[in-house]
Amino acid sequence: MRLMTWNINSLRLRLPLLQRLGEEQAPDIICLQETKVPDALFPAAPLRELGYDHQHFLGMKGYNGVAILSRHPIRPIEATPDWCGKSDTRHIGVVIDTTTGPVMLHDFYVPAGGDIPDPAVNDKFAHKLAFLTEVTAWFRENPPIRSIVVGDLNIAPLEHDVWSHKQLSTVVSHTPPEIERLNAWAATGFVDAMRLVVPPQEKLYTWWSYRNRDWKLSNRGRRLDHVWLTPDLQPALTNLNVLRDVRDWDSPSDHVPVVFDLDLSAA
DNA sequence: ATGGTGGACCCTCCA
Repeated sequence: MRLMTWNINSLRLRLPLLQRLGEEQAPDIICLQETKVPDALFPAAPLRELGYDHQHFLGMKGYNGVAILSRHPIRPIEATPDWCGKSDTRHIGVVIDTTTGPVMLHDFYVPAGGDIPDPAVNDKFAHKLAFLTEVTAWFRENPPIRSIVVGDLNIAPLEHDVWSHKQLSTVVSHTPPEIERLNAWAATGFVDAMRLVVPPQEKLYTWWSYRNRDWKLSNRGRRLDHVWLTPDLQPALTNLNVLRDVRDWDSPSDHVPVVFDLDLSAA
């Protein structure tokens, strides 16, 4: 089973890129963030034409929005919490019924957190921290089994998840309070699948700002997108790839897709 | 220290 996660930064604008990814990578399941489309306007028909007959999505006007597209039947999880009481369409989940049993898949878009890393003066940063705290409490109360978390978590936790650990330690996405909370969330029962494949001492990014003359030359990236697995699924992981080249496609997202393969007969 | 670019949309917000 091949899965992909991608912050697409407008699903409607980048449908052609998604089509190309569908053809070149042939994922069974695609998890999207920042779809920026209300449910009533979701482009269900063109996505069915790409082979994704099974769709679960939650969006709003202008901001945020998540979607899970699948070639195989999926069962939406209806009982997901309304994080921070904001109804701001940052999380959906589905159950995938496989030959070796059900697998739970969560798709998250964590708040970016604004510019100033101080919750006392920046409501967006306070929201980001509160969101992480709530999600962590929920996973503690509902210990994950045969579960996957993917998405734009908007935090680069490790030294080599950013281009300069020193310079970014005061920049939202790589500050200690965020990293501490992200680690606490992961500690509810997940392993970092990307770092199982790419050693932590190697630089690894999934996002490069639009505000760079030449993203590839300056290479000031961050690993904001994540794939987490519960340890029971770890033996099933056979491949994982950050599709860096997609950052150079026409009219790209500032995030690139991450694709990974699970052989569930091994778990 | 600043500003740089891009998407949505009602002109400013968000990343």
